Amino acid sequence: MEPITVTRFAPSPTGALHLGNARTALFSFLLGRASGGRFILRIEDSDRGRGGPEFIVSQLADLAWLGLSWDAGPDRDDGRGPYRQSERGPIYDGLYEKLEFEGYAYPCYCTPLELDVARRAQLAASQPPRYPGTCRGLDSAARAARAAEGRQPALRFRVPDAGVIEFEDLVRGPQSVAAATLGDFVLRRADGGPMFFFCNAVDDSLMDVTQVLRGDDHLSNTPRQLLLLQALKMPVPRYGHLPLLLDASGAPLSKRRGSTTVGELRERGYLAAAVGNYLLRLGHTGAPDQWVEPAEFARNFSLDRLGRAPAHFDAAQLDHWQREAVRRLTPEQAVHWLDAELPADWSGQQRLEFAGLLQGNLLFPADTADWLPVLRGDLPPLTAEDSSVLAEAGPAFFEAALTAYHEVGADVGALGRELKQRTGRKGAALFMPLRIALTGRHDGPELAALLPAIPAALVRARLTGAARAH
RNA sequence: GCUCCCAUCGUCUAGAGGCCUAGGACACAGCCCUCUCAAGGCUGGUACGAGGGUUCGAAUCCCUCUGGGAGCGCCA
Repeated sequence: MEPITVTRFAPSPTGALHLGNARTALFSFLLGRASGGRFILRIEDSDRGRGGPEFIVSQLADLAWLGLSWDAGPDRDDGRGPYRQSERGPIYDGLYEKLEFEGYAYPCYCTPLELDVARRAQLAASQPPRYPGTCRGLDSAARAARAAEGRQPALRFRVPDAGVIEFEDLVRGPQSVAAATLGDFVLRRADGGPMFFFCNAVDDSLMDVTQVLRGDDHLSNTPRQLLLLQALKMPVPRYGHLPLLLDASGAPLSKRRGSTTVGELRERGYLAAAVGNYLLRLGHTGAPDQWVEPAEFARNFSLDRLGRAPAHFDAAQLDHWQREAVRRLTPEQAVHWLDAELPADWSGQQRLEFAGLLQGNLLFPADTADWLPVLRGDLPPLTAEDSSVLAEAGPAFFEAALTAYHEVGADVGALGRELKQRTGRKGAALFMPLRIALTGRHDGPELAALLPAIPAALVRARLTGAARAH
């Protein structure tokens, strides 16, 4: 039987979830849970000095908002937890011991200063900055001597001097790296905390993760994790490295640079399904050019349709999917989306009517502010162009419109016929000045739908005003 | 500095030696439809980073260069 696919997303709580990470999370989710496997969430908070719990909360909320749900995570243990690395110390302790006992790891007493000096010297000599191996061959007497100085050792992995590490990357294909280029890396810090290479690899294995999708920046680190897991004789997941996401200027999206975060998009009113449709196509093909429902994402996702080159974030494309998403909102959903922007005193029915009327003309909830005055207040000043349209129509036109409105009311069809008869105007020459006088702008929903939504007193006042001013 | 990864329209990309005078989507421009906007339909411009090979034939394979990115941390 084919073993079940288990994927994971392992954010570190050092900032808000940005688009690049969201994409990695989405793809992992699609490959796992959405395809009948499992998807788990692990918080990589092994560095106590950085980040904070507020970021765990916000990242979880962002993930949930995007529609990604997880089978296990910090809020949902399935027996393989805990799912926060800061709580997994005891698990790591046994592994350190085993590694050291079997000779795969050794204590390193070098100080940060010593390491820094060595690194600079190597760089100056055009050598790659690697751990020089100072503590590699220390005997027990030498170790005791250093310990007696009060030095707290870190634990380093002993990388083989020779050999080649080979693996098949899920998106890049066969990879191979010479062990000699690696250098012994730290497993456990002097303060006892685990290092990324160690806890990340070990946890994936312990949590039965079968496929790891992560950023390109981990590609060169993968051999280390492979070596480590092999030394531990633990199951090794398959790794796939996604190209990084760049911003419009070509710089990598990152937390530090404050690049587009999921939270920001949500606050601006982007719909999760829009972000999903965009992300699904960013560096990935196979989805049709048309809108795809989130429930169909997994069906349209495939590892071998992943691109290898870094992709740029393009707001115009996101907005395209946003427009598609807004169009597909039911009136109830649209009201919910718009809620905070609508007048508090409006009834549910009024909200529904407003949403139904303007949904096609809004890209963000904030755009509501452009339309509220049309339905219930003073119109902003006209543009010169719009104003000249009113002038061209002339006072008589608006007087006729006023009379016609008295007679037929808000029925635009009847109003149009009446006006045509009275003024001889038709088509755009008839409706355009009417629209501008009534709404203060030249675009928007059909007048037939718009006119009944404007209170009669306002309609009369605007037509009167147009007749006077022009 | 060393190692690794990447390279097709402005952007996302199709393309796995002849189907490519390079296709689609977004964006842009024009036209049609329409009271307008949006949607829809049609049309248009814009790309294989450079140079060498291999081959009857290369966007596709190889090499060099260029450009971009990553890694080399007691960060993740």
